[in-house]
Amino acid sequence: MIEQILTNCISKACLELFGTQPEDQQIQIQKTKREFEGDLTLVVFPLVKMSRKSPADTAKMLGEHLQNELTEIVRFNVVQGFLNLVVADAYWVDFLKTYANDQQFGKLKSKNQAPVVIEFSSPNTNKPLHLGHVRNNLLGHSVAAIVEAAGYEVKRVNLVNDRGIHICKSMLAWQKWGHEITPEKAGKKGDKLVGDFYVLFDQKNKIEIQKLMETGVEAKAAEKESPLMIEAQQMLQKWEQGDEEIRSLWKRMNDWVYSGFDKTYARMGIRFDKTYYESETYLLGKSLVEEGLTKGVLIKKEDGSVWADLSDSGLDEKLLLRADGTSVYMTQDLGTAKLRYDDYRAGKLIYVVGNEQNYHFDVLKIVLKKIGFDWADRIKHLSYGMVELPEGKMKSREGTVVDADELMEEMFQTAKNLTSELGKVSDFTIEESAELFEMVGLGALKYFILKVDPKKNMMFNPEESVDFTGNTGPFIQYTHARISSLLRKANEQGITFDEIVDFGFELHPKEIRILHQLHEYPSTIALAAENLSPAMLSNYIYDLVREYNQFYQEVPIFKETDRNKMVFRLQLSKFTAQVIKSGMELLGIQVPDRM
RNA sequence: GGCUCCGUAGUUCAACUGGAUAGAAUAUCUGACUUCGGAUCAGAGGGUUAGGGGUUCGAAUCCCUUCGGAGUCACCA
Repeated sequence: MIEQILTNCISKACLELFGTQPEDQQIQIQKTKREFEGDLTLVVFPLVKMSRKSPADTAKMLGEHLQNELTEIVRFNVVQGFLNLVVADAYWVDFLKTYANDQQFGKLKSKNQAPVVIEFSSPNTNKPLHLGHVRNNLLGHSVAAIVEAAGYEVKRVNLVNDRGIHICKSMLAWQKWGHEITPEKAGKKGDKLVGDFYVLFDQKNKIEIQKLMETGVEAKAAEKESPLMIEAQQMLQKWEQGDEEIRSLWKRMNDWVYSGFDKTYARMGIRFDKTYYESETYLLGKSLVEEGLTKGVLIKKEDGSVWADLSDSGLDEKLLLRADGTSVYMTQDLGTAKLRYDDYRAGKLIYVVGNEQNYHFDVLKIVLKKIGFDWADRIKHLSYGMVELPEGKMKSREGTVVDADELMEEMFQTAKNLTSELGKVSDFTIEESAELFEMVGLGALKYFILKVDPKKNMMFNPEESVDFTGNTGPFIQYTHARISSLLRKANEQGITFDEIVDFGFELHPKEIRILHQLHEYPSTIALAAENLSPAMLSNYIYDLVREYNQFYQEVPIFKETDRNKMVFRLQLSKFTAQVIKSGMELLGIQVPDRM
């Protein structure tokens, strides 16, 4: 591409003109700012040391050299230390000719490397998925697609936390007050039903704690000693011992939850290549800890608990096995990491997990290395920020949790209401309409969440999320629908635009801007993959769409009397639509042909 | 309290990882061919990038410091 051509040429020019060859990093090429003439800009400051001339003179010399050497560069101007280069129309036209009909445009060549394993979602089986999981799921799904587009083999895996005290709480509450109810009898999704019992446990338990405290027991002690809590712990022990009754109830209730999750995942449009269950991996973790003990890299204390001493890494000691021999979260994660690595021999292990677990992942890597696994370096924690609501943090106990299913349904309804109001698709069948509302509603939700840099905390304002104007998913979908409409019309009128025609005319500035933006699609995918950031891709698509809409507004297509120009513009539009669709697909968002 | 992260228009987000006069959207105000689809486009106002100091040709970005916020430091996950 043009950037590479320029870099090579500038490098040679420096050698010829100034006698030194610069590092590639010193050659900084960026998009020219809107207010100046040009397409690409070279920042010359890093080169003035070797040129021993003023920035302006350096820029001028390089500009003249480039203009003489490269047919792609037709003009240049110098503003302060910036060399603005005007790229020849022929280059852009050639670019369009080469790629406009390439369905794979943007996708990078296969790297032929070890697969990238990406874990996301990782739910607990005691309650339904909420807004926090939504960000996780959307991020994981999109990052996987982006990394795949960048040429890697990707494996999507889920890790279900299906064992532990929290599940026992739901089970116990169901046993006591459930009256043998099932999701079918209750007419409820399984994950919701189980979640209800989790809440019920908490309510009943609170009452008991209150009573204990009234008899003079300290709050902390009361929380541990409440009869319900003790009963739940006993249940957990029975579970670990393999008690048949408990295991079968556990399996039954977990299955309810899974069928609920499946529905949520399906509507969200996400899938996994493999699902790991902690109940199946925690024993492996234990054996890894044993291994560490024999190697002498872990320590056993007098009470029998096992610890990792991380003081040489500047951290504290970390518990790996309880005194009673049962495992903790870290133990299980050691096991799953090993299992996963062995399953795929992964070149990279990505974990999509909230930033509240940053410390956990630091420790995980260090402990794995201590035990002797060099591949611990391949672990990459995609640490994303929390989703906050206008009224503050989501708290399950205060009922401010935004439920994933309800949220999706609300978005569907909003799309339905708005679309009906506009009345543009009143000829759609019921099925077609439903499909469209789903596309638009979920598109709005997904884009709203993915456009924010994953690392940052984000604000989820329900009122703003249902706004479909501006920098939103529906805005992008609308542009796609509009282009589709244009192309339909061309077809109806029998205008063919797949043929390469004679481009012997000057390009409109708006056309160049669109072509320039399209030109950057492959490098944007590479950048987004490197940074594990769907936000970078989102912003790219948004910019593309804005450029197109400006073009659309200013430049006539069917009214154009020059047939060649008209055909060119149709082809440009088609190419734009294709990149919009391709990019949105990497975000997990579909685009309609009409809306 | 220790450690980590964050602080950008009223609000929600950008700024290609140190480059030009910090950009969008939203909200507010104004305008657009009786429309190739107005879920669009154009324009206006809105900023001491939390405050202060430093590093250099150049800082929202790097360093120090103060203030403010979040997370974490469990024999929870």
